[in-house]
Amino acid sequence: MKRIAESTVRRLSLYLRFLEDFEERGLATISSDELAARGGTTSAQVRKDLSFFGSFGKRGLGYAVPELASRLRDILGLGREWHVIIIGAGKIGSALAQYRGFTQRGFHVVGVYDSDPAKIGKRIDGFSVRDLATLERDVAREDVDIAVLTVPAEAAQQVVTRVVKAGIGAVMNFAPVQLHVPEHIALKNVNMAMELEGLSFALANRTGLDE
Amino acid sequence: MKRIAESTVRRLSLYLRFLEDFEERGLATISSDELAARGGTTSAQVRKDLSFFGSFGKRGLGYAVPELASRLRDILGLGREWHVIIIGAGKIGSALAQYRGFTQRGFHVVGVYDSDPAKIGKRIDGFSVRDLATLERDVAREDVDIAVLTVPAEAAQQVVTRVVKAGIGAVMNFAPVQLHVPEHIALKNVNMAMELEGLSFALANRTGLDE
DNA sequence: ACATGTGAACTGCTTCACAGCG
DNA sequence: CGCTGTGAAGCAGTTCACATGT
Repeated sequence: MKRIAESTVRRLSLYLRFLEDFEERGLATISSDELAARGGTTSAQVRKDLSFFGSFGKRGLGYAVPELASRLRDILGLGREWHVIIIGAGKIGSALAQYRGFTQRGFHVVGVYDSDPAKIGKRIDGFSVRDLATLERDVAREDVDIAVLTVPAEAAQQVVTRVVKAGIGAVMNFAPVQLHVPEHIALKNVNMAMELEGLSFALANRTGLDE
Repeated sequence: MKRIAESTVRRLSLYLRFLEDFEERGLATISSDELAARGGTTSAQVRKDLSFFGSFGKRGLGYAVPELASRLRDILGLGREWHVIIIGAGKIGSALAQYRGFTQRGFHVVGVYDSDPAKIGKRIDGFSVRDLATLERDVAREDVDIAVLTVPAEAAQQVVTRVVKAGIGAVMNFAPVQLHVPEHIALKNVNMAMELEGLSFALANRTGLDE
């Protein structure tokens, strides 16, 4: 398959969200124009994004809402349930473990880990916090797809190395450090400080940077 | 001033983090090559990024660490303290209000808001949760720079409209919706679900998308 | 007539390669 | 000589514009 730009994938996520909204409201078809307006992009962009994966529309008409939604779910790999572990049972980790939007979209948290003895064994939203030392053993038999890292910056690289070695192929990193992982591992960074500094830059330079 | 790419600003944030690390360890100079290796980019990229703002290096030598760090702080607008309000005192909002990294980098939380009577008046890490109804009045006299939105998706657009009208120029949106704001407002979206779907896509298509 | 699907043109970010200077 | 600073080249993502299908 051709390489798909990250920006394209983000937009597909967005389109899917709109389509699900339309689906609920019982709308049958939607045009690239309407999707674009809602997502703050252009109709050409919408059509181009979809065209990488096939021809889902009807000329002169638009797209069948439920069908396109279904195709997007397939493309995004949302047809199945993904198993997620959260490493780091601090404030953010705990908030994420309880986050509804996770489960709603097929991301099932199967474990929460920490290395702090004071936290191990504690209950968080139904999960008993596990000892990070058991990571490798657990992963070997539990089939984990995604690891969410909410550990301190100092520990993050070491933890991600273990995670990768354990065979997990996707990582979402909340620690404010740049992680180095092998080419074939999918890595996403969520870096609060960096986002804030982006806003700070915009304010200091009076530049809009609307997304 | 010339328009600066968002990707450039992100990297500047990153460079600054490395420089502060080097600063602590007492290193005097650093080359674009070393910065690049650490940040997963190229030396040419580093030099190009910096060149938009001036010539900070010494040929044959590299960059003076404390000086470059200081210049970057200026560029990123980190020389001053920014006043932040958090709107939405749910799980994420509360976690953010208590987040150390905020204050550490000059982002000072001056208020937490909610519209739920059950939450108003409650204490979160030293803040008494305020009634969202008082937003406009408070902002008028408190000089708020940045609003962080951790409200439900349905409320987000309405809230951001009020925030903008109240005169706040920068918004960080955690709600999983696309917000529409005037051109001159700086807006950043942090969308967990979308990030996860990016990972899901990568897993489903066995594509790396390392950042 | 209307809206999709897509090569072609365009824009802008990244990489190259080298002149310039310590 | 080493490393910066930067025009020029290369490349990737976006936008244009129109042929195509209903």
